[in-house]
Amino acid sequence: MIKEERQRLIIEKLNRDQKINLVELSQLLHVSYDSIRRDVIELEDKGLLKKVHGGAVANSYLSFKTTQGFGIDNQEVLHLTRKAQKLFENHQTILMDGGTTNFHIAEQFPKNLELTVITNSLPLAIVLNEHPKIETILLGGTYHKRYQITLGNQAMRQLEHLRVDLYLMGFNGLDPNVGVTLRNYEESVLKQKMAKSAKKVAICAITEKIHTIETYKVCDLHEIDFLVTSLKPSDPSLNDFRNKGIEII
Amino acid sequence: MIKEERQRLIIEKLNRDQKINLVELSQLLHVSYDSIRRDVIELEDKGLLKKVHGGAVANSYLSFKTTQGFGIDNQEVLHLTRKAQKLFENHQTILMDGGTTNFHIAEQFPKNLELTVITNSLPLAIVLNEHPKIETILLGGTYHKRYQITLGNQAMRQLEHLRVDLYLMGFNGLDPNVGVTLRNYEESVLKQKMAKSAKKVAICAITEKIHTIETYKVCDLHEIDFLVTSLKPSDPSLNDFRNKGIEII
DNA sequence: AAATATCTTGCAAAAAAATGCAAAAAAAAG
DNA sequence: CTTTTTTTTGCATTTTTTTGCAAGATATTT
Repeated sequence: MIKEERQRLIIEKLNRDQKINLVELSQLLHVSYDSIRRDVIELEDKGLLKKVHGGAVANSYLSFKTTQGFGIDNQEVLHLTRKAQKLFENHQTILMDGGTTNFHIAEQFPKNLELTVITNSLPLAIVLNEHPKIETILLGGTYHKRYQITLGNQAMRQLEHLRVDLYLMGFNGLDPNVGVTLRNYEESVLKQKMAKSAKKVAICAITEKIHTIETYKVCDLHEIDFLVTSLKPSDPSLNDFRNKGIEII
Repeated sequence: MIKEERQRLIIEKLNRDQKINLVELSQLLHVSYDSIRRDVIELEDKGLLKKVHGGAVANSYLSFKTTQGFGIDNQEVLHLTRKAQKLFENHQTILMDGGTTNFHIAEQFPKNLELTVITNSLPLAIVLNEHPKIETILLGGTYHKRYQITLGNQAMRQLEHLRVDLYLMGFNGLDPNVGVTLRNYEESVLKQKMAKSAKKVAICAITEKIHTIETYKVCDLHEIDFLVTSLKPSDPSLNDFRNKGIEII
């Protein structure tokens, strides 16, 4: 059996079962554990799945449900994205950028929610295919293959003509003193512009990202209006944010 | 058994099984392993399959995620999209809109081709992920969920800033008297603008579309520079097109 | 904290690929 | 019809890729 065939079978099983176990697979396909392990690493490099301890789960872009049942912190993401739904009301115009959190939020939109969503993320646009009442507008620009988003001047220029009700900002780091930070420079510039195009700005933070600082600063905390977190709004570690006028959700 | 017959059988088996094994094939066809291996190399050069260690797989074997519903089922389309490759040279900027034909052409780009591709089609952008030397620029605008393209004023405006070497135009109908026609009005308007942004315009027509007329007119024949067809350039049914100065490929 | 399961790393054997070469077959030329 | 040229084929050798194993490291569970 050739490697590619094996890898295809792995992906197929993954799509069926939502998760796979390496030991089980090696028995099923009659090859060593190591071969399967190496296949899974290759498939992860291609972005077709996500490797976890003991097995692999579907890449988050494909399906949300797939990540359940494995003990990573997806429970928190699920909780967070459910909570985030409170931000939206019918007939609003929402700006959403790339990132897995925004992807999951969009995926969980109620089917009867009527929104206009403006985004620079291709996976986001594609997942909104499933939501007939949502109108999607895509920002044009240079396409970033890994992040699957558009960037650059053309996206910036297009933003100048827009004024949205809410911007749901993806980010890497959040710190009470430094503000919102990011790992990628080009993206950070675009996000600054996005924030200025919006009446309100919301961020959705898993606990891991709070009190983390990354290289490029996007904005100060006073530009943020809502913070969605899985912590209780009264949690003392959120004092710094509440004091700056951010509404905790 | 002559080489051509063998290669035909290889392709047939590949279409059946999606994958082939070289050793197995050499036994099946009663020729040496080396002959099969050389056949497969030739077929890969022609872009008809992808060679992998131990065998070969169909071109879209593991990228099926992006090619869903786009599989080439038609020998003529395959022939046509291969022929269309002649249109491209390194370092050109190409404008390509949506549609399956353009998708297949992009899919078959040689991996070492250096292009800038501007498109309003999301599947096209995604398939170009696999081509590291191609820079992709996406046109923004209202996202059409069924066609998976962007449309509207924002796309139009973005085009005003662009001037490309070649526009590869998708279409529904082509007629010597009426010109190029389309089924969708909004798209037809955008295509008109696209044609004006390009130095040259090419269309790629399966025989079925020739002498067909649809509802909305895109442009006259004199705006078209190249016509890619599976017919021989000398075919008399193409006289009308050649007479209008269109180069038949 | 111990026990169990999984992961990583380096290595050697096996499988397959690439390369160069010469014989055979086919095509072209005389 | 024969000779020359070209193409195709199979084989032997070298190189690369893949594979499975074992030992030590890391993570997870009890």
